Amino acid sequence: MNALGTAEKRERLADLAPDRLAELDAADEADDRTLPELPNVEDYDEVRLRVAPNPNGPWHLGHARMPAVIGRYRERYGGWMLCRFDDTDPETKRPDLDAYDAILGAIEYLGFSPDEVVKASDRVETYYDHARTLIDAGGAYTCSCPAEEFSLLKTEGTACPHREEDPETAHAEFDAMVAGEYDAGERVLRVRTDIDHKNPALRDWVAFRMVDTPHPREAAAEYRCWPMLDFQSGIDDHLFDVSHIVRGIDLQDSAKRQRYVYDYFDWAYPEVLHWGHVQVEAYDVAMSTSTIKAAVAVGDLNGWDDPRAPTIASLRRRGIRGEAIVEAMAGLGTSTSNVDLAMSSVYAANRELVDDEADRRFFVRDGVEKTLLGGPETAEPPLHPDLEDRGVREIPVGGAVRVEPDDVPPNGKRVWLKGLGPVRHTRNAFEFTGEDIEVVRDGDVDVVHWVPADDAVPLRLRTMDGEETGHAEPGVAACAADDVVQFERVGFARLDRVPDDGEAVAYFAHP
RNA sequence: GCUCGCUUGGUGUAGCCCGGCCAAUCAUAUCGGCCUUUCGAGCCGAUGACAGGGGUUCAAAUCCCCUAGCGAGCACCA
Repeated sequence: MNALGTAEKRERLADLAPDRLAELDAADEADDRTLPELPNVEDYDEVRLRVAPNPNGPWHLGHARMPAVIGRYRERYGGWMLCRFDDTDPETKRPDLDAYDAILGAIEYLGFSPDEVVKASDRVETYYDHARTLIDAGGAYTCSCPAEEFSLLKTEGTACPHREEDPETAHAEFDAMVAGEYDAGERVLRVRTDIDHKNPALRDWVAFRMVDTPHPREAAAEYRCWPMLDFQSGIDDHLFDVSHIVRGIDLQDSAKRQRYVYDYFDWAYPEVLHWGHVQVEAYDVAMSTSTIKAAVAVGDLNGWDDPRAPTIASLRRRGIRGEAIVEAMAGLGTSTSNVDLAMSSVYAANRELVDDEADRRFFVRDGVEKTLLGGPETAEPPLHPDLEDRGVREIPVGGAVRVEPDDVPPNGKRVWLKGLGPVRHTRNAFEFTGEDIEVVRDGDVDVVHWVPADDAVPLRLRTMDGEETGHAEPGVAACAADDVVQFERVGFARLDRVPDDGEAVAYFAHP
Protein backbone atom coordinates (compact mmCIF):
# COMPACT_ATOMS: atom_id res chain seq x y z
CA MET A 1 0.00 0.00 0.00
CA ASN A 2 2.84 2.33 0.78
CA ALA A 3 4.14 2.26 -2.74
CA LEU A 4 0.85 3.63 -4.03
CA GLY A 5 0.15 7.27 -4.61
CA THR A 6 -2.73 9.00 -2.92
CA ALA A 7 -4.94 8.80 -6.00
CA GLU A 8 -4.33 5.11 -6.42
CA LYS A 9 -5.00 4.46 -2.78
CA ARG A 10 -8.32 6.22 -3.10
CA GLU A 11 -9.22 4.12 -6.12
CA ARG A 12 -8.48 0.88 -4.35
CA LEU A 13 -10.28 2.02 -1.26
CA ALA A 14 -13.30 2.97 -3.34
CA ASP A 15 -13.47 -0.65 -4.52
CA LEU A 16 -12.81 -2.24 -1.17
CA ALA A 17 -14.64 0.01 1.24
CA PRO A 18 -16.65 2.87 -0.21
CA ASP A 19 -17.98 3.79 3.22
CA ARG A 20 -14.54 4.24 4.60
CA LEU A 21 -13.67 6.57 1.71
CA ALA A 22 -16.66 8.76 2.47
CA GLU A 23 -15.48 8.92 6.05
CA LEU A 24 -12.06 10.06 4.93
CA ASP A 25 -13.58 12.78 2.77
CA ALA A 26 -15.68 13.97 5.66
CA ALA A 27 -12.56 14.08 7.81
CA ASP A 28 -10.79 16.14 5.16
CA GLU A 29 -13.56 18.67 5.16
CA ALA A 30 -13.46 18.83 8.91
CA ASP A 31 -9.77 19.68 8.72
CA ASP A 32 -10.70 22.69 6.73
CA ARG A 33 -13.10 23.72 9.44
CA THR A 34 -10.68 24.42 12.23
CA LEU A 35 -11.84 28.02 12.32
CA PRO A 36 -15.04 28.69 14.24
CA GLU A 37 -18.10 29.86 12.35
CA LEU A 38 -18.44 33.59 11.89
CA PRO A 39 -21.26 35.08 13.97
CA ASN A 40 -24.70 35.77 12.49
CA VAL A 41 -23.76 34.91 8.93
CA GLU A 42 -27.43 34.30 8.16
CA ASP A 43 -28.21 37.96 8.77
CA TYR A 44 -26.21 39.08 5.75
CA ASP A 45 -26.76 38.54 2.03
CA GLU A 46 -23.06 38.01 1.56
CA VAL A 47 -20.09 37.60 3.86
CA ARG A 48 -17.99 40.64 3.03
CA LEU A 49 -14.54 40.87 4.58
CA ARG A 50 -11.55 43.09 4.34
CA VAL A 51 -7.85 42.94 5.02
CA ALA A 52 -6.57 46.37 5.95
CA PRO A 53 -2.77 46.42 5.91
CA ASN A 54 -0.64 49.41 6.65
CA PRO A 55 1.85 49.52 3.79
CA ASN A 56 4.76 50.68 5.91
CA GLY A 57 7.00 47.75 5.03
CA PRO A 58 7.10 44.20 3.72
CA TRP A 59 5.35 41.58 5.76
CA HIS A 60 6.70 39.46 8.54
CA LEU A 61 5.19 36.12 9.43
CA GLY A 62 2.71 37.56 11.89
CA HIS A 63 1.04 39.54 9.14
CA ALA A 64 0.05 36.31 7.40
CA ARG A 65 -2.60 35.66 10.01
CA MET A 66 -4.85 38.35 8.61
CA PRO A 67 -5.11 37.17 5.01
CA ALA A 68 -4.92 33.52 6.06
CA VAL A 69 -7.90 33.63 8.38
CA ILE A 70 -9.90 36.14 6.39
CA GLY A 71 -9.15 34.37 3.12
CA ARG A 72 -10.24 31.05 4.58
CA TYR A 73 -13.50 32.61 5.71
CA ARG A 74 -14.11 34.05 2.30
CA GLU A 75 -13.62 30.60 0.78
CA ARG A 76 -15.87 28.94 3.30
CA TYR A 77 -18.79 31.31 2.83
CA GLY A 78 -18.26 32.07 -0.84
CA GLY A 79 -17.85 35.67 0.26
CA TRP A 80 -16.12 38.79 -0.91
CA MET A 81 -12.80 40.27 0.18
CA LEU A 82 -11.41 43.76 -0.02
CA CYS A 83 -7.78 44.71 0.40
CA ARG A 84 -7.73 48.25 1.75
CA PHE A 85 -4.42 49.94 2.40
CA ASP A 86 -4.89 52.09 5.50
CA ASP A 87 -2.18 54.56 4.57
CA THR A 88 -3.44 57.70 6.26
CA ASP A 89 -0.33 58.54 8.22
CA PRO A 90 2.34 60.09 5.99
CA GLU A 91 4.65 60.65 8.94
CA THR A 92 4.91 58.25 11.89
CA LYS A 93 3.80 55.20 9.93
CA ARG A 94 5.00 56.51 6.65
CA PRO A 95 4.00 54.29 3.75
CA ASP A 96 6.74 52.52 1.85
CA LEU A 97 5.92 52.81 -1.83
CA ASP A 98 7.24 49.33 -2.59
CA ALA A 99 5.17 47.76 0.15
CA TYR A 100 1.83 48.07 -1.62
CA ASP A 101 2.82 45.61 -4.34
CA ALA A 102 4.92 43.53 -1.98
CA ILE A 103 1.89 43.00 0.24
CA LEU A 104 -0.38 42.14 -2.68
CA GLY A 105 2.30 39.69 -3.82
CA ALA A 106 2.37 38.14 -0.36
CA ILE A 107 -1.40 37.74 -0.33
CA GLU A 108 -1.26 36.06 -3.71
CA TYR A 109 1.53 33.76 -2.53
CA LEU A 110 -0.65 32.76 0.38
CA GLY A 111 -3.22 31.73 -2.19
CA PHE A 112 -5.77 34.53 -2.12
CA SER A 113 -6.74 37.32 -4.40
CA PRO A 114 -8.82 40.25 -3.17
CA ASP A 115 -11.98 41.07 -5.09
CA GLU A 116 -11.10 44.71 -4.84
CA VAL A 117 -8.05 46.75 -3.84
CA VAL A 118 -8.22 50.34 -2.65
CA LYS A 119 -5.97 52.84 -0.94
CA ALA A 120 -7.35 55.08 1.77
CA SER A 121 -5.08 57.85 0.50
CA ASP A 122 -7.17 57.87 -2.69
CA ARG A 123 -10.35 58.36 -0.71
CA VAL A 124 -9.59 61.41 1.41
CA GLU A 125 -12.35 63.51 -0.20
CA THR A 126 -14.87 60.87 0.82
CA TYR A 127 -13.71 61.13 4.42
CA TYR A 128 -14.02 64.94 4.25
CA ASP A 129 -17.58 64.60 2.97
CA HIS A 130 -18.51 62.36 5.86
CA ALA A 131 -16.79 64.63 8.34
CA ARG A 132 -18.99 67.49 7.16
CA THR A 133 -22.11 65.39 7.44
CA LEU A 134 -21.04 64.39 10.93
CA ILE A 135 -20.60 68.04 11.91
CA ASP A 136 -24.10 68.72 10.64
CA ALA A 137 -25.40 65.89 12.76
CA GLY A 138 -23.79 67.43 15.83
CA GLY A 139 -21.29 64.61 16.02
CA ALA A 140 -18.05 66.51 15.68
CA TYR A 141 -16.32 69.73 16.65
CA THR A 142 -13.00 71.35 15.92
CA CYS A 143 -10.60 71.75 18.80
CA SER A 144 -7.39 73.67 19.26
CA CYS A 145 -6.45 72.34 22.69
CA PRO A 146 -2.86 71.15 22.84
CA ALA A 147 -2.82 67.37 23.05
CA GLU A 148 -1.48 67.23 26.62
CA GLU A 149 -4.05 69.72 27.87
CA PHE A 150 -6.91 67.84 26.32
CA SER A 151 -5.53 64.63 27.73
CA LEU A 152 -5.70 66.06 31.25
CA LEU A 153 -9.24 67.30 30.77
CA LYS A 154 -10.23 63.96 29.34
CA THR A 155 -8.75 62.04 32.24
CA GLU A 156 -10.97 63.95 34.65
CA GLY A 157 -13.92 63.76 32.27
CA THR A 158 -14.22 67.48 31.69
CA ALA A 159 -15.29 69.02 28.38
CA CYS A 160 -12.99 71.53 26.73
CA PRO A 161 -14.35 74.98 25.70
CA HIS A 162 -14.53 73.93 22.03
CA ARG A 163 -16.99 71.19 22.72
CA GLU A 164 -19.92 73.58 22.72
CA GLU A 165 -19.05 75.43 19.53
CA ASP A 166 -21.74 75.65 16.88
CA PRO A 167 -21.68 73.69 13.61
CA GLU A 168 -20.97 76.84 11.56
CA THR A 169 -17.72 77.44 13.40
CA ALA A 170 -16.86 73.79 13.11
CA HIS A 171 -17.49 73.88 9.37
CA ALA A 172 -15.39 76.98 8.87
CA GLU A 173 -12.51 75.63 10.87
CA PHE A 174 -12.70 72.21 9.30
CA ASP A 175 -12.64 73.82 5.84
CA ALA A 176 -9.54 75.68 6.94
CA MET A 177 -8.01 72.39 8.09
CA VAL A 178 -8.75 70.84 4.71
CA ALA A 179 -7.28 73.91 3.00
CA GLY A 180 -4.10 73.34 4.93
CA GLU A 181 -4.28 76.62 6.84
CA TYR A 182 -3.04 75.09 10.08
CA ASP A 183 0.21 73.40 10.98
CA ALA A 184 0.50 70.05 12.68
CA GLY A 185 -0.91 70.17 16.20
CA GLU A 186 -2.86 73.40 15.80
CA ARG A 187 -6.32 71.98 15.29
CA VAL A 188 -8.16 68.67 15.16
CA LEU A 189 -11.67 67.48 14.49
CA ARG A 190 -13.07 65.51 17.39
CA VAL A 191 -15.99 63.13 17.54
CA ARG A 192 -18.46 64.15 20.24
CA THR A 193 -18.96 61.00 22.35
CA ASP A 194 -19.50 60.93 26.13
CA ILE A 195 -16.88 63.13 27.74
CA ASP A 196 -17.38 61.34 31.04
CA HIS A 197 -17.73 57.83 29.70
CA LYS A 198 -16.35 55.44 32.29
CA ASN A 199 -13.82 54.17 29.78
CA PRO A 200 -11.43 57.05 29.14
CA ALA A 201 -10.39 55.50 25.85
CA LEU A 202 -13.76 56.38 24.33
CA ARG A 203 -14.00 60.05 25.28
CA ASP A 204 -14.14 62.53 22.36
CA TRP A 205 -11.49 60.97 20.18
CA VAL A 206 -9.69 62.65 17.29
CA ALA A 207 -11.08 62.04 13.81
CA PHE A 208 -8.83 64.36 11.76
CA ARG A 209 -5.50 66.01 12.43
CA MET A 210 -2.97 68.11 10.52
CA VAL A 211 0.19 66.52 9.13
CA ASP A 212 2.95 68.68 7.70
CA THR A 213 4.82 65.88 5.94
CA PRO A 214 3.51 65.24 2.43
CA HIS A 215 2.23 61.75 1.67
CA PRO A 216 4.78 59.75 -0.34
CA ARG A 217 2.19 58.93 -2.98
CA GLU A 218 2.08 61.66 -5.55
CA ALA A 219 -1.69 61.40 -5.87
CA ALA A 220 -2.07 62.21 -2.18
CA ALA A 221 0.87 64.53 -1.66
CA GLU A 222 -1.19 67.70 -1.39
CA TYR A 223 -3.34 66.66 1.56
CA ARG A 224 -2.46 68.08 4.97
CA CYS A 225 -5.62 67.15 6.85
CA TRP A 226 -5.66 63.41 7.44
CA PRO A 227 -8.26 61.15 9.07
CA MET A 228 -7.29 58.92 11.96
CA LEU A 229 -7.66 55.16 11.53
CA ASP A 230 -10.81 54.89 13.62
CA PHE A 231 -12.62 57.41 11.47
CA GLN A 232 -11.31 56.30 8.10
CA SER A 233 -11.76 52.60 8.59
CA GLY A 234 -15.15 53.07 10.21
CA ILE A 235 -16.45 55.02 7.23
CA ASP A 236 -14.94 52.63 4.71
CA ASP A 237 -16.23 49.50 6.41
CA HIS A 238 -19.71 50.87 5.97
CA LEU A 239 -19.25 52.19 2.44
CA PHE A 240 -17.89 48.84 1.27
CA ASP A 241 -20.68 47.07 3.07
CA VAL A 242 -18.33 44.97 5.17
CA SER A 243 -20.30 42.38 7.12
CA HIS A 244 -17.57 40.98 9.38
CA ILE A 245 -14.51 42.77 10.67
CA VAL A 246 -11.67 40.56 11.87
CA ARG A 247 -8.79 42.40 13.49
CA GLY A 248 -6.25 42.42 16.31
CA ILE A 249 -6.86 43.08 19.99
CA ASP A 250 -4.99 46.36 19.73
CA LEU A 251 -8.16 47.59 18.06
CA GLN A 252 -10.51 46.23 20.70
CA ASP A 253 -11.80 49.68 21.55
CA SER A 254 -12.13 50.75 17.93
CA ALA A 255 -15.54 49.24 17.49
CA LYS A 256 -16.75 51.03 20.60
CA ARG A 257 -15.39 54.34 19.33
CA GLN A 258 -16.69 53.87 15.83
CA ARG A 259 -20.15 53.03 17.07
CA TYR A 260 -20.60 56.66 18.03
CA VAL A 261 -20.06 57.67 14.41
CA TYR A 262 -22.30 54.87 13.20
CA ASP A 263 -25.00 56.03 15.56
CA TYR A 264 -24.84 59.60 14.24
CA PHE A 265 -25.21 58.26 10.71
CA ASP A 266 -27.76 55.66 11.78
CA TRP A 267 -25.69 52.85 10.33
CA ALA A 268 -25.54 49.27 11.61
CA TYR A 269 -22.15 48.24 12.90
CA PRO A 270 -20.68 45.04 11.32
CA GLU A 271 -19.96 41.90 13.30
CA VAL A 272 -16.52 42.13 14.83
CA LEU A 273 -13.95 39.57 15.94
CA HIS A 274 -10.59 40.17 17.60
CA TRP A 275 -7.50 38.03 17.83
CA GLY A 276 -4.35 38.21 19.87
CA HIS A 277 -0.78 38.71 18.79
CA VAL A 278 1.25 35.97 17.21
CA GLN A 279 4.72 35.17 18.44
CA VAL A 280 6.96 32.84 16.51
CA GLU A 281 9.57 30.78 18.28
CA ALA A 282 12.70 29.62 16.48
CA TYR A 283 13.96 32.94 15.24
CA ASP A 284 16.77 35.06 16.64
CA VAL A 285 15.41 38.15 14.97
CA ALA A 286 12.39 39.76 16.59
CA MET A 287 9.27 39.72 14.52
CA SER A 288 8.66 43.41 14.06
CA THR A 289 8.76 45.49 10.92
CA SER A 290 11.07 48.09 12.41
CA THR A 291 13.52 45.55 13.86
CA ILE A 292 13.81 43.68 10.59
CA LYS A 293 14.13 46.92 8.68
CA ALA A 294 17.02 47.95 10.90
CA ALA A 295 18.72 44.55 10.65
CA VAL A 296 18.54 44.69 6.87
CA ALA A 297 19.82 48.27 6.80
CA VAL A 298 22.97 47.50 8.79
CA GLY A 299 23.55 44.21 6.96
CA ASP A 300 22.79 41.82 9.81
CA LEU A 301 20.24 40.33 7.48
CA ASN A 302 20.86 39.81 3.84
CA GLY A 303 17.54 41.30 2.77
CA TRP A 304 13.96 40.55 3.72
CA ASP A 305 14.22 37.07 2.22
CA ASP A 306 17.26 36.06 4.24
CA PRO A 307 16.49 32.58 5.62
CA ARG A 308 17.18 33.89 9.11
CA ALA A 309 14.43 36.50 8.80
CA PRO A 310 10.95 35.74 10.16
CA THR A 311 9.33 37.08 7.02
CA ILE A 312 6.94 35.86 4.38
CA ALA A 313 9.56 36.49 1.71
CA SER A 314 12.02 34.28 3.56
CA LEU A 315 9.67 31.32 3.83
CA ARG A 316 8.77 31.74 0.20
CA ARG A 317 12.39 31.61 -0.86
CA ARG A 318 12.88 28.49 1.22
CA GLY A 319 10.26 26.78 -0.88
CA ILE A 320 7.55 26.70 1.75
CA ARG A 321 4.12 26.92 0.19
CA GLY A 322 1.90 29.78 1.12
CA GLU A 323 -0.81 27.23 1.78
CA ALA A 324 1.29 25.70 4.54
CA ILE A 325 1.47 29.04 6.30
CA VAL A 326 -2.27 29.49 5.88
CA GLU A 327 -2.89 26.04 7.30
CA ALA A 328 -0.77 26.75 10.35
CA MET A 329 -2.30 30.18 10.87
CA ALA A 330 -5.83 28.89 10.51
CA GLY A 331 -4.95 26.27 13.13
CA LEU A 332 -4.30 29.07 15.61
CA GLY A 333 -7.95 29.97 15.43
CA THR A 334 -9.22 33.41 16.36
CA SER A 335 -8.86 33.52 20.12
CA THR A 336 -8.17 36.89 21.70
CA SER A 337 -5.28 35.56 23.75
CA ASN A 338 -1.77 35.86 22.41
CA VAL A 339 -0.43 32.75 20.74
CA ASP A 340 2.90 31.19 19.87
CA LEU A 341 3.14 29.80 16.38
CA ALA A 342 5.38 26.73 16.33
CA MET A 343 7.31 26.64 13.07
CA SER A 344 7.01 22.88 13.27
CA SER A 345 3.33 23.21 12.45
CA VAL A 346 4.18 25.19 9.31
CA TYR A 347 6.77 22.59 8.42
CA ALA A 348 4.40 19.71 9.04
CA ALA A 349 1.79 21.31 6.78
CA ASN A 350 4.37 22.00 4.10
CA ARG A 351 5.84 18.53 4.21
CA GLU A 352 2.44 17.13 3.49
CA LEU A 353 2.07 19.46 0.52
CA VAL A 354 5.45 18.94 -1.10
CA ASP A 355 6.45 15.40 -0.16
CA ASP A 356 4.85 13.77 -3.18
CA GLU A 357 6.15 16.21 -5.72
CA ALA A 358 9.69 16.65 -4.40
CA ASP A 359 12.22 14.48 -6.21
CA ARG A 360 14.86 12.87 -4.07
CA ARG A 361 18.46 13.93 -4.58
CA PHE A 362 21.77 13.45 -2.82
CA PHE A 363 23.63 16.32 -1.27
CA VAL A 364 26.81 15.63 0.67
CA ARG A 365 27.90 18.27 3.13
CA ASP A 366 31.63 18.79 3.58
CA GLY A 367 32.25 15.48 1.87
CA VAL A 368 35.37 13.38 2.20
CA GLU A 369 36.53 11.59 -0.93
CA LYS A 370 37.05 7.83 -1.04
CA THR A 371 38.35 5.79 -3.91
CA LEU A 372 35.81 3.19 -4.95
CA LEU A 373 37.05 -0.26 -5.91
CA GLY A 374 34.64 -2.32 -8.01
CA GLY A 375 30.89 -2.15 -8.21
CA PRO A 376 28.47 -0.98 -10.92
CA GLU A 377 29.24 1.89 -13.21
CA THR A 378 25.87 3.50 -12.69
CA ALA A 379 23.67 3.81 -9.63
CA GLU A 380 19.92 4.03 -10.05
CA PRO A 381 18.17 5.28 -6.95
CA PRO A 382 14.49 6.15 -7.43
CA LEU A 383 13.41 9.74 -7.92
CA HIS A 384 10.75 9.07 -5.32
CA PRO A 385 10.62 5.93 -3.18
CA ASP A 386 6.83 5.97 -2.85
CA LEU A 387 6.13 6.77 -6.50
CA GLU A 388 7.92 4.22 -8.62
CA ASP A 389 6.35 5.55 -11.82
CA ARG A 390 8.50 8.58 -11.55
CA GLY A 391 11.55 6.50 -12.48
CA VAL A 392 15.15 6.62 -11.36
CA ARG A 393 18.11 8.93 -11.41
CA GLU A 394 21.07 7.48 -13.28
CA ILE A 395 24.17 8.49 -11.42
CA PRO A 396 27.51 7.66 -13.07
CA VAL A 397 29.68 6.37 -10.26
CA GLY A 398 33.26 6.81 -11.52
CA GLY A 399 36.31 5.82 -9.55
CA ALA A 400 35.63 7.71 -6.34
CA VAL A 401 32.76 8.97 -4.20
CA ARG A 402 32.20 11.60 -1.56
CA VAL A 403 30.34 10.93 1.66
CA GLU A 404 29.75 12.97 4.79
CA PRO A 405 32.52 12.52 7.40
CA ASP A 406 30.11 11.11 9.97
CA ASP A 407 28.96 8.48 7.50
CA VAL A 408 32.40 6.97 6.94
CA PRO A 409 32.38 3.64 8.79
CA PRO A 410 35.35 2.54 10.90
CA ASN A 411 38.05 0.69 9.04
CA GLY A 412 36.93 -2.78 8.07
CA LYS A 413 33.25 -1.98 8.51
CA ARG A 414 30.67 -1.71 5.78
CA VAL A 415 28.19 0.93 4.76
CA TRP A 416 25.46 0.83 2.09
CA LEU A 417 25.74 3.57 -0.50
CA LYS A 418 22.14 4.29 -1.26
CA GLY A 419 21.13 3.15 -4.74
CA LEU A 420 24.57 1.75 -5.35
CA GLY A 421 25.35 -1.02 -2.92
CA PRO A 422 27.49 -2.19 0.00
CA VAL A 423 31.11 -1.17 0.38
CA ARG A 424 33.74 -1.94 3.00
CA HIS A 425 36.04 0.76 4.31
CA THR A 426 39.59 -0.49 3.76
CA ARG A 427 42.56 1.74 4.40
CA ASN A 428 41.53 4.82 2.52
CA ALA A 429 39.15 3.33 0.00
CA PHE A 430 35.70 1.82 -0.31
CA GLU A 431 35.70 -1.72 -1.64
CA PHE A 432 32.48 -2.91 -3.24
CA THR A 433 31.40 -6.08 -1.47
CA GLY A 434 28.23 -7.00 -3.37
CA GLU A 435 26.05 -8.43 -0.61
CA ASP A 436 22.31 -8.49 -0.81
CA ILE A 437 20.15 -5.79 0.81
CA GLU A 438 19.63 -8.32 3.62
CA VAL A 439 22.77 -6.98 5.26
CA VAL A 440 20.94 -3.70 5.75
CA ARG A 441 17.81 -5.39 7.04
CA ASP A 442 19.91 -7.37 9.48
CA GLY A 443 20.91 -4.06 10.96
CA ASP A 444 24.70 -4.23 10.71
CA VAL A 445 25.04 -1.84 7.80
CA ASP A 446 23.90 1.76 7.69
CA VAL A 447 22.47 3.30 4.55
CA VAL A 448 24.06 6.59 3.58
CA HIS A 449 23.87 9.09 0.75
CA TRP A 450 26.83 9.92 -1.45
CA VAL A 451 27.84 11.67 -4.65
CA PRO A 452 30.40 10.74 -7.29
CA ALA A 453 33.69 12.59 -6.84
CA ASP A 454 33.62 13.64 -10.47
CA ASP A 455 30.78 15.62 -12.00
CA ALA A 456 29.13 16.42 -8.66
CA VAL A 457 27.56 19.85 -8.56
CA PRO A 458 29.06 22.19 -5.97
CA LEU A 459 26.17 23.50 -3.93
CA ARG A 460 25.68 26.00 -1.15
CA LEU A 461 22.74 25.39 1.16
CA ARG A 462 21.48 28.44 2.99
CA THR A 463 19.74 27.62 6.26
CA MET A 464 18.35 29.47 9.26
CA ASP A 465 21.60 28.70 11.05
CA GLY A 466 23.99 29.74 8.35
CA GLU A 467 25.37 28.16 5.22
CA GLU A 468 26.60 24.71 4.39
CA THR A 469 28.69 23.86 1.38
CA GLY A 470 28.99 20.54 -0.32
CA HIS A 471 28.21 18.66 -3.48
CA ALA A 472 24.99 17.49 -5.04
CA GLU A 473 24.56 14.60 -7.44
CA PRO A 474 25.18 15.45 -11.13
CA GLY A 475 21.47 15.38 -12.01
CA VAL A 476 20.90 18.52 -9.98
CA ALA A 477 22.55 20.44 -12.81
CA ALA A 478 19.46 19.67 -14.87
CA CYS A 479 17.07 20.97 -12.23
CA ALA A 480 15.66 24.44 -12.45
CA ALA A 481 15.54 27.25 -9.98
CA ASP A 482 12.33 27.00 -7.92
CA ASP A 483 12.33 23.19 -7.94
CA VAL A 484 11.67 21.80 -4.49
CA VAL A 485 13.67 18.66 -3.80
CA GLN A 486 14.36 16.48 -0.83
CA PHE A 487 18.04 16.00 -0.18
CA GLU A 488 17.89 12.54 1.30
CA ARG A 489 18.80 12.41 4.98
CA VAL A 490 19.20 16.19 4.97
CA GLY A 491 15.81 17.68 4.27
CA PHE A 492 13.60 19.58 1.89
CA ALA A 493 15.07 22.50 0.02
CA ARG A 494 14.25 24.84 -2.79
CA LEU A 495 16.79 25.30 -5.58
CA ASP A 496 17.42 28.97 -5.92
CA ARG A 497 20.10 29.14 -8.58
CA VAL A 498 21.42 26.41 -10.85
CA PRO A 499 24.07 27.92 -13.12
CA ASP A 500 25.44 26.00 -16.11
CA ASP A 501 28.79 26.14 -14.50
CA GLY A 502 29.87 26.75 -10.95
CA GLU A 503 28.12 26.71 -7.61
CA ALA A 504 24.41 26.07 -7.27
CA VAL A 505 22.46 27.61 -4.41
CA ALA A 506 19.60 26.07 -2.49
CA TYR A 507 17.54 27.22 0.49
CA PHE A 508 16.78 24.78 3.26
CA ALA A 509 13.11 24.48 4.14
CA HIS A 510 12.87 21.89 6.91
CA PRO A 511 13.63 18.22 7.58
C1' G B 1 -4.62 55.21 38.00
C1' C B 2 -9.18 54.26 34.79
C1' U B 3 -11.33 50.81 31.16
C1' C B 4 -11.65 46.33 28.34
C1' G B 5 -10.14 41.42 27.51
C1' C B 6 -7.62 36.70 28.11
C1' U B 7 -5.76 32.08 31.09
C1' U B 8 -7.34 23.85 28.67
C1' G B 9 -0.88 19.15 27.97
C1' G B 10 5.84 21.53 25.13
C1' U B 11 2.78 24.37 21.21
C1' G B 12 -1.97 25.40 19.11
C1' U B 13 -6.97 24.09 19.41
C1' A B 14 -12.26 21.81 20.48
C1' G B 15 -15.68 22.04 24.45
C1' C B 16 -17.73 27.14 27.82
C1' C B 17 -23.12 31.13 25.36
C1' C B 18 -27.65 26.60 26.29
C1' G B 19 -23.97 22.64 33.54
C1' G B 20 -24.53 16.08 33.15
C1' C B 21 -23.04 11.77 27.33
C1' C B 22 -15.67 15.56 29.19
C1' A B 23 -11.60 10.44 33.87
C1' A B 24 -11.80 16.39 28.18
C1' U B 25 -11.28 16.69 20.97
C1' C B 26 -8.00 17.10 17.06
C1' A B 27 -3.31 18.62 15.23
C1' U B 28 1.66 19.32 16.16
C1' A B 29 5.69 17.81 19.36
C1' U B 30 8.44 14.13 22.03
C1' C B 31 9.42 8.93 22.96
C1' G B 32 8.86 3.70 21.57
C1' G B 33 7.50 -0.26 18.00
C1' C B 34 6.52 -1.95 12.82
C1' C B 35 7.71 -0.93 7.80
C1' U B 36 11.15 1.32 4.56
C1' U B 37 17.96 1.16 0.38
C1' U B 38 16.27 8.74 3.97
C1' C B 39 17.13 11.33 10.02
C1' G B 40 11.13 11.82 4.69
C1' A B 41 6.48 9.24 4.10
C1' G B 42 3.16 5.38 6.10
C1' C B 43 1.12 2.29 10.20
C1' C B 44 0.61 1.19 15.62
C1' G B 45 1.25 2.74 20.60
C1' A B 46 2.71 5.92 24.67
C1' U B 47 3.45 10.81 27.02
C1' G B 48 0.95 15.15 28.51
C1' A B 49 -3.90 20.07 30.26
C1' C B 50 -9.21 22.48 32.65
C1' A B 51 -4.19 29.25 36.40
C1' G B 52 -5.42 29.22 42.10
C1' G B 53 -9.25 29.65 45.86
C1' G B 54 -14.22 30.05 47.28
C1' G B 55 -19.56 29.68 46.01
C1' U B 56 -24.27 27.87 43.44
C1' U B 57 -25.95 22.82 42.14
C1' C B 58 -27.80 16.12 42.83
C1' A B 59 -23.94 17.50 39.05
C1' A B 60 -19.06 22.76 37.07
C1' A B 61 -13.72 23.07 32.12
C1' U B 62 -18.73 25.06 31.47
C1' C B 63 -22.56 29.66 35.88
C1' C B 64 -21.15 33.49 40.05
C1' C B 65 -17.32 35.87 43.23
C1' C B 66 -12.27 36.72 44.70
C1' U B 67 -6.94 36.25 43.80
C1' A B 68 -2.80 35.77 40.60
C1' G B 69 -0.54 36.10 35.86
C1' C B 70 -0.69 38.01 30.92
C1' G B 71 -2.33 41.46 27.21
C1' A B 72 -4.68 45.77 25.12
C1' G B 73 -6.73 50.85 25.08
C1' C B 74 -6.73 55.67 27.66
C1' A B 75 -1.75 58.88 20.75
C1' C B 76 -3.07 64.95 16.76
C1' C B 77 0.22 55.83 15.21
C1' A B 78 -1.87 51.95 12.47
